[in-house]
This record gives sequence, structure tokens and C-alpha cells, in this order.
Amino acid sequence: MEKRGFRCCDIKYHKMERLLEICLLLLLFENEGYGYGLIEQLSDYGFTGEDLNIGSLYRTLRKLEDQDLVSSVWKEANQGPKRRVYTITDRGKEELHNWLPVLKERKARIEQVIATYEKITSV
Amino acid sequence: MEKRGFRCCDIKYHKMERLLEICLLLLLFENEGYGYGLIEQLSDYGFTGEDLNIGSLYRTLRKLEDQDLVSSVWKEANQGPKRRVYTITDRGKEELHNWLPVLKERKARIEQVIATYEKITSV
DNA sequence: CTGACTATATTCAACATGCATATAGTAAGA
DNA sequence: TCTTACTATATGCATGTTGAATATAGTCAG
Repeated sequence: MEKRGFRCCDIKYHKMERLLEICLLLLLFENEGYGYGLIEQLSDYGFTGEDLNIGSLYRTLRKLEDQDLVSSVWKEANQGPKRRVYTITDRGKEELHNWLPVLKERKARIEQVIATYEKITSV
Repeated sequence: MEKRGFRCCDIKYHKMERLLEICLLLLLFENEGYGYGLIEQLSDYGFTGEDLNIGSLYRTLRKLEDQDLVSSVWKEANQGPKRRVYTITDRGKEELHNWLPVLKERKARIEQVIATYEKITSV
């Protein structure tokens, strides 16, 4: 059989797809924020240096704005260059609300896999 | 600002990426199985009709075989066409084992998002 | 022999992500 | 002033995952 492209259980591919945009909505639900400044806050949700790609961060923020889930304005900073400061919209709050049952289902499915595995291997 | 391609919080995009291959490894850890027959068993892990794509199922099984995580042989069935029956390999068991901490981390991160959201909205 | 069912497989397009790179303003120090 | 480091935003390319649609073919009942 010919080999097709693949990648094994590599730590680089354990990212939590689409969780970034959910976490961004959640952070912006709490307070307005700007790209660079959100990096540190994202670490609270497990996006450490290796897990967070700066390019993805900015791309995701722009995507959220295209969907009218957040809006942005340029603001002067006390120090350094201007910042594009994001605020969550009503649609964004609704979106975040809609994600909740999805997250709960994800959680339940993951729990079931873990439980089944541990049941099997404990024999 | 020009619009870029996007898709809103659409149920079709809430799939659990890469969970399919983990569930397949888990099912094959319990018993050998074949593509079509695994469809029903996957429903135990939340892969109902809408969540499971048959093409993805076969594609994923072949990918797992390329990675030597499973192996397959053709077997006659009591009824109907021959089946490509899959068995998990030692490497597959190891892979499944390696996924466990990743799943636990995913679970923890999802739980934190849920907890934070509920804390904010309960005010 | 025909249609329903079982079973496996592939192609195409859409989308998400990582990595690298580009751009530019600010600030501190030699 | 010049240079370097830092802050800040943004884009291009390659890779990988997925869904939908489609292709192929054997089995079995009537």
C-alpha cells in the first residue's frame, strides 16, 4: 500500500481547534482588549507560548470582527504604538452563549473516552 | 474593511477534530472491527448520523494504518461482501495512551471556559 | 434480473492552523 | 543622531482536517 501523508501523535497537533475564538470572546466579554495585550490573558486558558500563535491571534480577531461578533477602534496607548482595541458586540455575546452547550457536549464526550480507557486498562 | 470568508457558530462546524481517530483506537482496543460495523459503535461516543461522515471514517482508518497504529486483513462475512477488519497494534495502544493526558488537558480547559462564563453571567 | 443493501474508497472544496515574514511606530541609550 | 530592542498589527504559504458528493462493486431477496 502506498504511503499517504500523516503525522503521529505530535504535541504540535494537539491544539484545541476553535477554542481560541471562544476564549477571545470570553475575555472580551469581561473587558475590552487589544491583540498584543490579550496574549498574556490567554495564558489563563492554557494558551502558553507554544500553544499560541500570534498570527492566528490577529487573524482570529479580524475574523470575529467580520462576523460582527466584536468591533474595534484605534486607541492611543500610554506607551508605544497605537492599539486596535476590541469590544464584544451583542451578537458576540449571543455567539458565546450558543457555544456553551457545544462545549458541554465536547466535555462529556472527552470524559467518556477517558472513563472507557481507564476502565479497560485497569483490568 | 473588506469582508473575508467566514462561517458563524454553525452546528456543522462543531465537530470534535481528531476525536474520531481516538475513538476508533479505543474501540479497536476493545475489539477488532471493520469500517461499516464501527458506525454503530461510534454512536456511543456521540458520533450520531449527523456527526459522522462515512468518508472520514474510512479515510481515518487508512491513515491509522499508514501510521502502523492499526492493521487490517480482508475477511469473509457471514452475510454480504468481504470486510476489511482492523486490529489495534502495540504502537496504536501506545498512541492511545499518549492521547490521554492531552484529552485531560482539553477537558480542563473546556471546564475553565464554562466555569468562567457561568461565573460572569450569574451576576 | 433487478433493486435494495452492505462495504470500501476517492475527489473536491472549504476551512483552521503554524511558521515565517513584513511593516512600522516607540523608546532608550551610546 | 543613530542604532537597537521592543511593541503592535498584519499577511503569505504550506499543511492538515473535514464534509459532501460520488464511485465502485459484491450480496441477497423476490
